Amino acid sequence: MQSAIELYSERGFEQTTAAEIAQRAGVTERTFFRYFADKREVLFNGSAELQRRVVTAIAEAPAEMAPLDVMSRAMQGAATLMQENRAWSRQRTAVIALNPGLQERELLKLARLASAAAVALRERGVPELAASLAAETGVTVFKIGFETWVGDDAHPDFARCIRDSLDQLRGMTSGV
Amino acid sequence: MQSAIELYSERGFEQTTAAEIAQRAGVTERTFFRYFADKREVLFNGSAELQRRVVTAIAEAPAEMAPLDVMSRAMQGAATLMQENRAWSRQRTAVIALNPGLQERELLKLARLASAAAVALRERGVPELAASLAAETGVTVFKIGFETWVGDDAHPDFARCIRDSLDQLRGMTSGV
DNA sequence: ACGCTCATGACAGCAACTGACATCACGGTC
DNA sequence: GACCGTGATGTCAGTTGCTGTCATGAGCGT
Repeated sequence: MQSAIELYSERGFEQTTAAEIAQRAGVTERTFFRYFADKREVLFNGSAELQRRVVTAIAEAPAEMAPLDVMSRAMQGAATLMQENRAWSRQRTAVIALNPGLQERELLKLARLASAAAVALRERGVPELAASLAAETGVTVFKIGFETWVGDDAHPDFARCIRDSLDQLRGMTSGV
Repeated sequence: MQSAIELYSERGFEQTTAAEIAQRAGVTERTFFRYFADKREVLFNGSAELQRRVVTAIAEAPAEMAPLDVMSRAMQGAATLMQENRAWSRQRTAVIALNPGLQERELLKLARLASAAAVALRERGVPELAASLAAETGVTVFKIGFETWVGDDAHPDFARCIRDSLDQLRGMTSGV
């Protein structure tokens, strides 16, 4: 992972071959592909862990809490996890921003996160459509909160960015 | 496009080679790649047109309309466009559902649609954050509306599915 | 008849993966 | 201490997606 992100940052994702990453890490190309399904996956290793935490956070939320509040809470939990590695987040974001293929992968991970969250909500008794909507909305708010957090030094608190984002959305939807 | 979706449906996306698609269409593999950037893109040819229509719909909406209503209107316009080809939508959806790579591409197209919509909203004077949120939310509502429309014969009106989805979301966010 | 342009074909080549087999270090067992 | 199973790694060959380059040829205007 270290070798990969270094090379991606130095010369770009497409200009980096799997063989080069492997070589820098001191292994074979074949070994590289035994650990990562493809070249892109190196940057998305943490997402499984993230998803696990979000799902358990949803499951453990107080029973009477409204779906969207549950989502907000879970997303803020995930945020505090990433809070420490802001530098890594920035480097990773910069690399991804330059390559459509990586953006695709990121979107897929977020979509999977949303659908896992929807399942977790349904298991709390939230009806189908409401669960999907709350999950998708929660992830949207997470995404936009992430952008402001990672892009602007003036917003150092990721969880707060998420809350602000949701508040803004509430303001927009309540009108009419 | 015809040859491609046939083969993808018959034997699956990964089991279909570019050469086979080209052969069935009566051309060379090389010319296939001159028309489509990659194997996946064959299924996403209409998205540029869709995006164009959404953007102009946003631009032409009445000036005093609230951002989220503008999005709802634009998305419903897109919906009536697709309304006629429900069979095609179903076949396409079935193929995509079976392949993560195709899902990635679909998500990318939707993300691009959202960001184009956000730009169009900003040009109406909607502030940055509100524009992004409204755009993302609009696309989310479109996506979920699409799922219920394409998946259930009981909901034949795509535009109505979108309205219902947004109404439901409004109900969720307004509470507290 | 000439030349221009544009679509296509032909061909070579790179790089992302994959499957099959060999090697080899390690830990436990007799 | 020899033996063996297991799991990680290396090696190699092969398929496929995709690209650059040049040749061919059809249509079209002059």
